[in-house]
Amino acid sequence: MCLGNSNSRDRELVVSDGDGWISTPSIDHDPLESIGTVVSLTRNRELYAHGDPAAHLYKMISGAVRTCKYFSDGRRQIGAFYLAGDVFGLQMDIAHTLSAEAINSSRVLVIPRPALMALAERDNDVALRLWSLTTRELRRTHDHVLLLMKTAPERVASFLLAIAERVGTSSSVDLPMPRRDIADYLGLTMETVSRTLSDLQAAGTIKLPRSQRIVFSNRTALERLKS
Amino acid sequence: MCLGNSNSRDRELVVSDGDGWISTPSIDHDPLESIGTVVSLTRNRELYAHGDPAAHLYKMISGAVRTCKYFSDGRRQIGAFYLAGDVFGLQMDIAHTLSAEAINSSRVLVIPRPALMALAERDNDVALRLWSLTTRELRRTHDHVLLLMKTAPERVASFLLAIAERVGTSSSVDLPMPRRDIADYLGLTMETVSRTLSDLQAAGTIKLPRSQRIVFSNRTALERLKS
DNA sequence: CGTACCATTGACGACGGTCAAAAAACGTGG
DNA sequence: CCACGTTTTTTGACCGTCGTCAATGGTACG
Repeated sequence: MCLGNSNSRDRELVVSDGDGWISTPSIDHDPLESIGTVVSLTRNRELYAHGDPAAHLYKMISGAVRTCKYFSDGRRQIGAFYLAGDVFGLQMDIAHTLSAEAINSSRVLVIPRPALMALAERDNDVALRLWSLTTRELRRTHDHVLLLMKTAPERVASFLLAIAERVGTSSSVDLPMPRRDIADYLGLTMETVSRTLSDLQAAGTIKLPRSQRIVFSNRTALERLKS
Repeated sequence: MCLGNSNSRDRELVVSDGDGWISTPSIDHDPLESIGTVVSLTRNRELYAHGDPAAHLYKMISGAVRTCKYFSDGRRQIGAFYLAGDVFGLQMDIAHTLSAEAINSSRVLVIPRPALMALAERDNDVALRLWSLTTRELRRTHDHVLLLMKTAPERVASFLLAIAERVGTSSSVDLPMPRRDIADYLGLTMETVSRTLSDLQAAGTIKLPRSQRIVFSNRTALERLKS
């Protein structure tokens, strides 16, 4: 199901949303944002499940969402993390191949696919923009593939730097997701991720004041580890 | 560089090509094919290198191409295999993130990006089709990510079935690529791939009359292995 | 303050990598 | 068509990385 039990308080017209997430309301105002609805999600709330009809496109306003696939034996693979500003649900499949869940309290702009497609057929810029968004997604997924062939320390180092580039600074980052999510994204176990972070701390490469907070005390060493 | 030392004999206008590769020259004739040039590639010939400007889109006519990335320590990751009919080079990046090489003698339709973009801006159907092609690529790359978190036997089994779906029959397949390429695609070593295939043969799941030919003697067991 | 949940650490084992050699397959020229 | 050299594939022995299982420690929240 999709957004089934979200009550009316969770939904509001995007135009009535006033906390400044609209990127550039001026000249090149994003047409995607004129046909969507804002939805609030609580931690671990499922946005859509594997197999659901792909009826919407999503744009993150705040918080974090993971897409993932559960295997019969309980293993889970995380396909991607989406943070403020990211657009997802771009696959034109009939049904979603992964499910999407909120990692923590999040707000998402939900854009109905039919309205979007109608817009794309009228407005060539929209069609090209959808293509552009999809190629960005493709590039990230390619990077994910490259990540998965590396060693554990390389994966962790690459991940920290990549996440820092999106939500952190050059000297630190607050990880929006727990260890388990990082592990399932990197194709490792929670224990290996934890051990690797401890090793990096012991080597003086990072500091871990809190488990979610990473301080880069030797960024060069991290970059080198990336391989 | 890109197709640098291919001589004029290697290039010919697509309209002059007469061996019937044009998919449907009738009602919905693919507009992509009206602005391209056919190029012949020999084994291991590089089509474009990592970092080259992404100036073209490519459509496989015959043969097989791999996209890959070389790491400083000699490791190599293969991003995808492209076989007859496949379109690649869809990333809208300034530069290619992977290189592309012919696995064996191949013929490729080369479509200049500027002409393509001009067409996409005029013809909305073309823009939407490019999007559709990109989402297909995205789906395959997602599947690749899922593949890379499995165990070695699972990866090999999944690979065999996936390739058979594209170029083989339900009972056999002739692998267009050597073991080394399969290994670098699956994130394993050549030895592990070879050993796994030998194990599958010993278990009666497959037969290997020649190293490139796989006969599925127990397809059910293979499907089950896929996990 | 107690109770979950999450993260860390330890001990151990298995899967897959590495190094090395043998065997097959392939291509080339006599 | 066969002999030869090269490349690819297979097989073997051994080792390291990472997964598994289990216990402990930390943190958030009621």
